[in-house]
Amino acid sequence: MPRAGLSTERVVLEAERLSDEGLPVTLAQLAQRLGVQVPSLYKHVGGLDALRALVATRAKDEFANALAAATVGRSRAAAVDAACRAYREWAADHPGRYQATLRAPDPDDAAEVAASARAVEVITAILAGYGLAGDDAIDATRALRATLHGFASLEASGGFGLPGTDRSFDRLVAGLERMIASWGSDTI
Amino acid sequence: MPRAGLSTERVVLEAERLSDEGLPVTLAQLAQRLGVQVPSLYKHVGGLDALRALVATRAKDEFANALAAATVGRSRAAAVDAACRAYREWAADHPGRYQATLRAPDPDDAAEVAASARAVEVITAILAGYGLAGDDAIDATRALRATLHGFASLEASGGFGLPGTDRSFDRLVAGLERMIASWGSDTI
DNA sequence: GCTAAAAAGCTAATAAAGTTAGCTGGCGTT
DNA sequence: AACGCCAGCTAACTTTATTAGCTTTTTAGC
Repeated sequence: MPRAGLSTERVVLEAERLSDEGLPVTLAQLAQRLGVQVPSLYKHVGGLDALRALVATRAKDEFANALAAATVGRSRAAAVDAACRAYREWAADHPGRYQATLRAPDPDDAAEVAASARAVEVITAILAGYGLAGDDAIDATRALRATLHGFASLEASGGFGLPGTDRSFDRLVAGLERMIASWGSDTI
Repeated sequence: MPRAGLSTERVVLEAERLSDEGLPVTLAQLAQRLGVQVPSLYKHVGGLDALRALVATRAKDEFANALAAATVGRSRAAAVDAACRAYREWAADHPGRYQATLRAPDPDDAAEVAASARAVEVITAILAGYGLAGDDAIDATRALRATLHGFASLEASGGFGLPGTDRSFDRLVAGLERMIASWGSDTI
């Protein structure tokens, strides 16, 4: 009989697809989708936990890339604005992977730790133009992260019943940008 | 042989304890802790899903109570401040139940739907003093929920590596309060 | 106080998921 | 063409949820 031609890549990809479709990521589902028996997956992936770690690492990387790409060539308000929009959009478009993004990295997994760090660094970099230092920089990063994560997360879980979320988001981002600007050393 | 003397209450209580300890809530764990065989739990709880629904409903109720209690007799900035502190504290003290709070209610479960609605209403009520109406009220509620959830959630998952989260929280809340006040009809 | 119904807890059995062990046969390399 | 590796398989085991049906305690009613 012919061979399925799997690879770690292919397995992880299908897991990502599954999670973004909102379906539970089980080895059984995965094997069925890949036209293979369950134990065969262990030839490409260490197990369910290892698979989750791979998905998380890749998600963190892609997410950081998306944020970085959205902000190249912009600074201050324009950068914050673009990053916020990119954040919300990526989270909405890839709900499963966004969820994976939130997972605290396994300290023994260097790749995942690095990917986690990078995502935070991108946000820190966006705030560089405000001349924030020390505690101010930390507080601003946390404010930005908390706000974006909170909004994206509530939106994803259907927590906002009514429509008009775009408008609410725009106002929140604008307000946040002003708040952070007021913390900067070079306040106008 | 003597009887264990369980009740729905007792089972749910142990499930809450388990989840707040960060352990996975399984019927097996639960039965072991209660000194009973697994199938016996079905005499008190419909199953794992039903148990989760019970935990969620009670968590939403208790959470709403905590927020309401923290804000009685206060208004505007004092109310927002107290509510934010209560929110963060409750989420930190009851991580498992806070997680349960986020679950979208089963539309067929009237009690859970009611509990969900109440939690949001408490937040809406806190903003009443600002004279917000229509879209402004909706936007402010969303801003408050998103910010608080985002902060509590990132804090719970250890997302903030460094210390000093209290200070970051205080500043964020203060900034948010000013933001919302600026949306009100009776801006100073 | 006795009896009968109700309810609590049990054992046994089934289904789904993850995991491990060990086999086999396809495919690339020499 | 032969060899060896490795992808994928079957078989078997573990854990968890769930259902069925039995037993025994408790409780309600007389």
